[in-house]
Amino acid sequence: MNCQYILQYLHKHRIHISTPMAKQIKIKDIARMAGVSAGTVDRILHNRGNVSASSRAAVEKVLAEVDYKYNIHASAISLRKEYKIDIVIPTALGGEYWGAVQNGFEHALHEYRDISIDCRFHYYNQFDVYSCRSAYSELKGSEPDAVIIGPTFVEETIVLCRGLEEKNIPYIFVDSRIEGTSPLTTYTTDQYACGCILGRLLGSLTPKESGIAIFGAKRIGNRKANNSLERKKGFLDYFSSSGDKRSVKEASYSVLNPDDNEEEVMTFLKENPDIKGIAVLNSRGYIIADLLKAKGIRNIIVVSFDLTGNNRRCLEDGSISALLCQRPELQGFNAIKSTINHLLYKQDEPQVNHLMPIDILMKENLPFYRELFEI
Amino acid sequence: MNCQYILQYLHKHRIHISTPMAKQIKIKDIARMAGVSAGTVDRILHNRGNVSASSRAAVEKVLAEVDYKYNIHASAISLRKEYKIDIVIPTALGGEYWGAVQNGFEHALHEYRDISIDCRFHYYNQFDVYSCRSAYSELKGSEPDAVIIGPTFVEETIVLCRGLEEKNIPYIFVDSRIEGTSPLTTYTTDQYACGCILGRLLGSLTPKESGIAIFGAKRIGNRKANNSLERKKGFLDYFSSSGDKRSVKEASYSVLNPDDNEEEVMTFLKENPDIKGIAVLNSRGYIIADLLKAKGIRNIIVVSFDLTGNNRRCLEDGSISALLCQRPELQGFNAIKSTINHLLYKQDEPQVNHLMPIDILMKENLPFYRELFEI
DNA sequence: TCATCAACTGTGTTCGTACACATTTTTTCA
DNA sequence: TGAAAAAATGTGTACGAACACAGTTGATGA
Repeated sequence: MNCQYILQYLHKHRIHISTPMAKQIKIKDIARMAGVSAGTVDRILHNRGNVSASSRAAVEKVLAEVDYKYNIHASAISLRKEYKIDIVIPTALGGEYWGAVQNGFEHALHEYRDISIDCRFHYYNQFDVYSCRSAYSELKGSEPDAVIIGPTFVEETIVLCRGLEEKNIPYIFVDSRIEGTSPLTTYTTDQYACGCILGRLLGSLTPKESGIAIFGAKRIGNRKANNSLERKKGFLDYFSSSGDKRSVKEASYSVLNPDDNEEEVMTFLKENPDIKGIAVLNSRGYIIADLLKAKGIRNIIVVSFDLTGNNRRCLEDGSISALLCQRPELQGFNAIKSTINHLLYKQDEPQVNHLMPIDILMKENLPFYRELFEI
Repeated sequence: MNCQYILQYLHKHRIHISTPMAKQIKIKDIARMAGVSAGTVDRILHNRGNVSASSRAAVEKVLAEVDYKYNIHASAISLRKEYKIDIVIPTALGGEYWGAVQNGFEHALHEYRDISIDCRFHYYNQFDVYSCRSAYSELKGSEPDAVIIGPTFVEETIVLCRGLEEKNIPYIFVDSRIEGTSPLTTYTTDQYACGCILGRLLGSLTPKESGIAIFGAKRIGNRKANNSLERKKGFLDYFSSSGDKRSVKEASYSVLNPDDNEEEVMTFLKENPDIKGIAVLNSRGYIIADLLKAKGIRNIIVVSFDLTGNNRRCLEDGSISALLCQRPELQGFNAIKSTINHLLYKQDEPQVNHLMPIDILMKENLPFYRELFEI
């Protein structure tokens, strides 16, 4: 843009240009300019048919010239339809990852409280495919205007999406997206990049010669956790592509039965005494951190994911050194916002896949990540 | 909150509760409930006087019970007043720090384009107090409804604020705040904490035994750059309070005459060959990074502030290892948003001083910090 | 007792858009 | 050609809040 040059000049000479108050053009203005009535313009704007080719041409000519943006507020009070949104996500408990996403939903619903939205939440256990199927099947009867999905299981979600597409119901993904579907938009994180960053962090935080380990959660059944796999790939690729050649060991631990971990983890650490850093590839880093604390081990650096209540505590007391976060509130907020933009204002995001910033949290900048919604 | 327990129970048993669609209460409803007319309720809500004690009591009783939130959209279209906002900040060039703040302003003005806002920008040279005085004096004639200030010089700003207070014009600070004033709200960063985090980062990124240096910009005249001082304090305190005892040397460089730096910086580095890390306390880290690159020095880690165009380039090519960022766009956006909330909706932030999150940017998470306004 | 004035209260119009409905124009076909 | 159907178009009202203005009440003093 050579606008930049002009701006520099203006700034240099202290010439101030106030924002162009290009007096909002109204539907009536367009109607007058095109020589038709406001009703006809409205029909064209909303694709409601019953418009002659000549009228359409006249109005579209004017529209092309004047950059009409209709008044969101007037629109909102006129549209008194109640919209129905179904939301299906893993159980959202306060202080955990999905609780933060839920906060984002609720924040958005509050921000847009002047729009009638009937929002139904459906929760499932992300470790239990049957629970997910049951939640998905609840959607069958309801005829929502849009659906927001936090998917975990690939096949089930694809089936759900096919059904929605048949009924022409738009859907949006949060947290992760499923290939082979056509969502309106998605708010996710590049998990591979997360893995790389995690590698970079752990590499920086531990001495060059030390060994490191990655810990994954044990899962019941043979369902794969896509996010963890991507993260692991990024993590390993970081070390193989950077000059930093380390010995990277793998281990696992149990989220559901934390008592089992003590022996197993301690044995693992005794067998690998060079390990000075552990990357926990899901949001349960606190389990490992707490275990190390209980055993009096203080010289092993732990890094993990997501600002959950427990992880926050461990970051504060220093037993976790860094966390990667992916703005769960913002994902929830934006999902609702996009839905409203689509349903009410017929405006879709130019970009379908939105990747969230990956925040690096350490003890020192942690306090400033409290008020995530001051926007 | 023991609500949490109930929620857990509900989730466990898959009981879904849709958001309480507590059917928005309207002014007419309140009027009916209180046995008065809508006009009277309106007078009370806007403190417009001419209300009898009995009416006031009746309405306030109803208001206390029903949690009335007036419809933002209806309010916006009814209020067709044009608001005038003056903004005084350092010259905002694209790709630099204040350019990002300016983007935030413009984004907000677009988001709220259905509200008539006449926004006048006044820029000054942050290295020149006379330029600042001249910009401030421009405000004298204008009678804005609110003023947004990006302050640099303490005394001048205090005088300006006194004048605004006399005229009952609210003002908001972005970037930093001035003690002894009464702004409506402020959007700033804890610069001391920034210093601590910078210390932590540089400490992690360099070998334990190496020396490190902090670089400040040379400034014309004796005006102090408050931000840099705070950052330096935090940086030094981090090293003296953590176990990490290092030799920290201080040096300075010139922003205005970069050619002078070559000899000076190289001499400094030759005299202190143990230095393996440099913290640049302002947003010009790229100057040092580029110099080191030109000299073929690759084993010195550079950390600095703010995602400017030049710093982005250096972060990408690895010559800067980490940047601390303070969400300048968000500051600008929120300043406008708060102003509108205050003027139109008579709603003030419960909290006056807002501290921005401090983002840690490295090469790997840099790509995801592009679309900062997808909210 | 009534005129006067202030204090108070209710009504009606406005904002810009959406949409139902009434009206006009055009097309279709016996 | 004319009646009926279909298509196109204009009009009017609603949304909820803000506010001007007209109307009502009640107190005061002559």
